[in-house]
Amino acid sequence: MASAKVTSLQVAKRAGVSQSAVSRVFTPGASVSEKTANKVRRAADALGYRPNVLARAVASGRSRIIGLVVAYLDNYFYPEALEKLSTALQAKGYHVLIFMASLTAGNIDDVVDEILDYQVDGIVFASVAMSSSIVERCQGAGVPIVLFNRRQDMSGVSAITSDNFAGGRKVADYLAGLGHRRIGYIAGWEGASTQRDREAGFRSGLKAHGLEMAARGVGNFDTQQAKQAARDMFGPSAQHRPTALFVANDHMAISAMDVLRGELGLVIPQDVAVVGYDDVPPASWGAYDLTTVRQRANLMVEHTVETLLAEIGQPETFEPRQIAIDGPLVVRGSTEENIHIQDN
Amino acid sequence: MASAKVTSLQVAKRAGVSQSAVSRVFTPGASVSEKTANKVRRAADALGYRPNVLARAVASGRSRIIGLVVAYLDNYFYPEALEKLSTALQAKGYHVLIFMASLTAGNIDDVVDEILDYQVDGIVFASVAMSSSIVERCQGAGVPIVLFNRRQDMSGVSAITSDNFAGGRKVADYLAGLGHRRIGYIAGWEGASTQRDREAGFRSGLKAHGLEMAARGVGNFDTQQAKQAARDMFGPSAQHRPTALFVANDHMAISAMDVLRGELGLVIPQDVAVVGYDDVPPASWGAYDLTTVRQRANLMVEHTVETLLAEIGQPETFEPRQIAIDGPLVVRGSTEENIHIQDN
DNA sequence: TAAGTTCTTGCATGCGCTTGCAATCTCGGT
DNA sequence: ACCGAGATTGCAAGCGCATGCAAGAACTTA
Repeated sequence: MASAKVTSLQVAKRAGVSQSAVSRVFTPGASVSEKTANKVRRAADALGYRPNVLARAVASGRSRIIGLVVAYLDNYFYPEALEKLSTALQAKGYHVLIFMASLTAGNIDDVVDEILDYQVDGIVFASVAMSSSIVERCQGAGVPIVLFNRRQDMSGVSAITSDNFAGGRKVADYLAGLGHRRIGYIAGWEGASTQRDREAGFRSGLKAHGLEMAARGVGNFDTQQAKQAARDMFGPSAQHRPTALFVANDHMAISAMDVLRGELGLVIPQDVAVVGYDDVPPASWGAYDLTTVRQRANLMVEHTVETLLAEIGQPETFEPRQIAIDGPLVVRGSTEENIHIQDN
Repeated sequence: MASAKVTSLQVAKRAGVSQSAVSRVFTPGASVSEKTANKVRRAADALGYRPNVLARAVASGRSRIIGLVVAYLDNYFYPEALEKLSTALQAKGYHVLIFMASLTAGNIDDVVDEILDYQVDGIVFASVAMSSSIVERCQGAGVPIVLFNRRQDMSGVSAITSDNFAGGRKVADYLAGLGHRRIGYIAGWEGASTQRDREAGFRSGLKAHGLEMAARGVGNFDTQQAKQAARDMFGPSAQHRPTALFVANDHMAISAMDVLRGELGLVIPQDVAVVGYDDVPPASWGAYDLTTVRQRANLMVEHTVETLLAEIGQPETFEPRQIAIDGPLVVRGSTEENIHIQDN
């Protein structure tokens, strides 16, 4: 059974080889004969030896740690993405060090410093507003970064998002096709590219049908604000209520539905059709059954990992990529009656 | 601006001191005069120096990394806990390395090996079934562990849970007090202490009121299985439907509600009252408004962090703790009409 | 079988930092 | 101005592993 700390040197002694031989046995692609490899492995097993990843990291300069910066986990798209991301990286021999960029814990710049202290091989920024100083810092340290679910008009930074513009457009097409003429929108936080792109796509789609946004509220990706926006737009004092509502993400859409049905007594979809964005799990729950644009977390994660590892592997020839992944409109009961998809 | 890699030696030269002096300046509690500290700090700032955490870790034997093993994130109690845990540890100068113990990624034992490779200072196991071999391995490596939201009848292992027995009992008391006499239960996975304790508490509570469980289904903490259990218990072929249903966690409860209302046309709470467990955010959403027992993630995390750091700090005098945190029954509309809590 | 390759292997050094130890300083008290 | 205790400092030896280099082993080829 493994005792406290077994080092490569002890294994070397037991196997009757040099410490470097042991090191090589545990380094994929290094030059060792089968014979010594076997001797070493036997000794290692007997002693319960496992290489010290940290020592390896400081010696080689590669830590096999990926930093992940997340602002919040209460949009359920992120836990899902995190899970997939971590699993995917694990499969590649990397591991994820988490950094919450909660506003209370100081600003992002400090967080980035902390990350870099860990000599991470790369950083994924999920739903985090970037500043050029951050990018510079990382580039200065030679650490590849990729933005997840956020786009930045900035040269040299890879970003993986869903195709939010196309998604917004699909919603407009769909609602217009359903015959709606007065369509409202509840926006997310303006600082987020997701919000801007979704709205731009949506507007462009409306225009293509000769329509304009009939009403606009701001939810800032916050459920309370979304509720208030819904009240303002559909409450008793509202004029010309829209017959359809597009909300910038599912969580806000769900809050809005609660207001529309619970507080205002409206019936969905007869009185008002509601569409969200993300396709988080609750969107498919029976009580909401929300039509929404799916973000394909799997694909997004795959591309994120691939992009990151590509840059880690070939820093000099790497070309930053901006990938926008198309996602389908998932039609459910919040926009049409008698839709029965066996979705879950 | 910081160039690529600045080492303590460069800072030392610039400041005209020894490398160890630099190290001491960045080591809290070390002996340095104000004067040299200032010189060093000035030089460090000028060069953009920051200590290499990994090198520090291998030299000192303490990594300030905490491993977190999670099986899944799709019970929304866990993202919440993860967020809080990470934030709390960050505040103490620790960081969280995530390991998904998804079944596909090999078994937990392998994951534990990977974690230990990173020389973590401690491990939190969230909702993971432990084996004694794992515990031994960690103890052999001198790495403190604490179980989060899972209890183990095992000496020497700290565990932080909510008081699931008391919680189950509260539910029984409450439903019985409401006048229900036929009460059903949908169980979670038997391997989980949470399930066992909740059910035991529930049964004990029923008994105290001269009642027995009227029906029992098994959901294994899986929403699909929970739905089926609900169908079996309340469907057309069911005899003597219960008038109240306790479900071992909120996610299953929500699925059950979807079946009861959506498929079977029952009205909640008039036809059947439903109670869950966890108080995840969706439980308070308008369309579910689920009565449930709250797990106080904040407190649980606080105790987890405190316990872990205590053991890291004083390994020899540390006494393992098993803490069960009481949580309130949160009464909402799924059990009583006209309940209006301004809960969100 | 000898020369020429390609593999293996050990040596030694270094990654960037911590820390025990002993030498040097600093200062208050007398 | 002198002494001793405590505070500072530099030195040097690691922490556990990776890796360039040169020497030795094994294998080709003619």
